[in-house]
Amino acid sequence: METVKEVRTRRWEEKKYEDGVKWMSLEHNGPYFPPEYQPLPDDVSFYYNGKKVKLSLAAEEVALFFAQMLDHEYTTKQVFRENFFKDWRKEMTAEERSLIQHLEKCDFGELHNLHKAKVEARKNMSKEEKQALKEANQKITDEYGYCLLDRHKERIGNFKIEPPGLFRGRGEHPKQGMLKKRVQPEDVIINCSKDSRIPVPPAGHRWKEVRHDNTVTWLASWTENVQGSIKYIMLNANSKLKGEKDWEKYEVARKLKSCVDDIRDQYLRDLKSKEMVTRQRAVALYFIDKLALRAGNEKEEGETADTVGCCSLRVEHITLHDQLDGNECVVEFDFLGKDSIRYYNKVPVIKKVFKSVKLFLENKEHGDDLFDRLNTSLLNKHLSSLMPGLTAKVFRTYNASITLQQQLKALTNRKTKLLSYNRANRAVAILCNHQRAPPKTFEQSMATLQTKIEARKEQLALAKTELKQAKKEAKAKGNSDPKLQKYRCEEQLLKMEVQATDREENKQIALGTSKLNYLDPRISVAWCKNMGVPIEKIYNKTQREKFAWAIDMTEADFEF
DNA sequence: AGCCGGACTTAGGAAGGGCAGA
DNA sequence: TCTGCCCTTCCTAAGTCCGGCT
Repeated sequence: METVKEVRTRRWEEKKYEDGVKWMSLEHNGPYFPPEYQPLPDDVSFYYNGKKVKLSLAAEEVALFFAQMLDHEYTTKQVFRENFFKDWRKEMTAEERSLIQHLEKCDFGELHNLHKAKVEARKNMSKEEKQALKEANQKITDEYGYCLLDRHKERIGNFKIEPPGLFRGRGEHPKQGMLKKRVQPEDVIINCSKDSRIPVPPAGHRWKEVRHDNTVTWLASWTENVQGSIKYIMLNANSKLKGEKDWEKYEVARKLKSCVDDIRDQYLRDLKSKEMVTRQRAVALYFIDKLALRAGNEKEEGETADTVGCCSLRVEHITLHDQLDGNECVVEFDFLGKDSIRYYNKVPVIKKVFKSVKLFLENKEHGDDLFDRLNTSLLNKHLSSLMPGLTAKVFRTYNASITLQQQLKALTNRKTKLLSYNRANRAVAILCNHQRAPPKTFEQSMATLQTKIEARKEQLALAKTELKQAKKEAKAKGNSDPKLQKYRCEEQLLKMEVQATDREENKQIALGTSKLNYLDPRISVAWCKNMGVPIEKIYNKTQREKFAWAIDMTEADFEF
């Protein structure tokens, strides 16, 4: 007799296809294209050098992109302005180009105001208008938001073609401000099964190509003009395909758990190697494992912001301290990582690592690679020889998940379970350096909460006095129950205090990323079961859908 | 061996929406 | 009923890693 658990698990486990085949049938309606550009009304003009200029449609559209962003800081950045102006001029007619030579002489004021008015109008829409808009959007979702994969209806993640606009990179991106062009059906490749209803291109257009490749999961793709990279239309995270992949990822990380001790022994031994490559590999692995650094692929200079990961660290990103704050052998890291988020950390390391790094830095200067013999492909080749499926990023997943599990065991306080959970989650977010900009209204909303807490404290004091009073007059005839009132008051006070602590500790930490991408959901599901916490308390609707596989199959005894 | 295109995951910020308190 | 706040959803950029090619 098989258990419910086994049946549920098998449902997710059944792997129909081998050797890279992802589906047998795929049918969809193609991507949704953004609406065509609507020309400016006659009473809104662009001015050049103080004179009204009626722009061609193409130039006008791009001008509006810039005007819309005028409130944003990056329209003041030199690189952004230059890139924009250069690309804008390409969209102009010859006459426009010869007239409009300097961005400083351009007056986008009326276009900017028009945009602001539109935003305002949208905000002030009546209930009926909002409802109508919502219904129209729903219709679009109904038509384009779903596909049929192996006869199951699945949600598509991003079914809309990205609208044109000005490219906004993160950090000091050399291409910021460049024009991201409007995507035409003629740019789009459709992927679906041969025997399916082929999506119909918008009237008067045709697709670039229709192909039937069942070894990939995307439904449509196009090449974006700024970076020349391919963009894809893919399934939603709650789809079976994505869920299975996610599960697989955590299974690989669990496998690492079973052999991580050996791997650690090995790279500690490798620290003594006379081979420079081996020694650099060992140090890199030490950092990746201990600090959850990303692999750090090399990037093309001048094409993207200057950011690094482990293998691409340079001399200027680390400082060695023989002694620092009472610790020996401290490595100070200071670099911009993914999304130009700063990684700053002072880490005491073992002597061998410290001495090795010192050696690697010898005769190098600012701009040189710390690991000059190493790259991610070499590193990953080594890792995959230690364990099938092992790559650098598995360490991040493994260390994140194991940390959550350990922290949950260590921290869980029966009285403030959710705070404990968030603290465990936070420990992981800190490990992975998942930061966010402090919310703009942080200080103020913190103060508001504090005021409420004070008020509640007073109320509690009052309730306590009343309770004493009531006890004295043994036969209380009041219609309210003072005991209950005091109890409620205490509850609410505790809740608010916990909230305040949680919020303060969360000021610059983003919990979502690790929750969504690094923490094996089965750890959380099991914890909820053990603690009697409803799963809704830690996963919202979207998250529950994404982690349906884990919620379905996990029992209280799950161990990562 | 190194390079590059391709496919997929991971990431933070902006926009949207719903709800509690004024 | 309005307003401000917080959470969710949307958006798309920026990573990782693989495999095929030269």
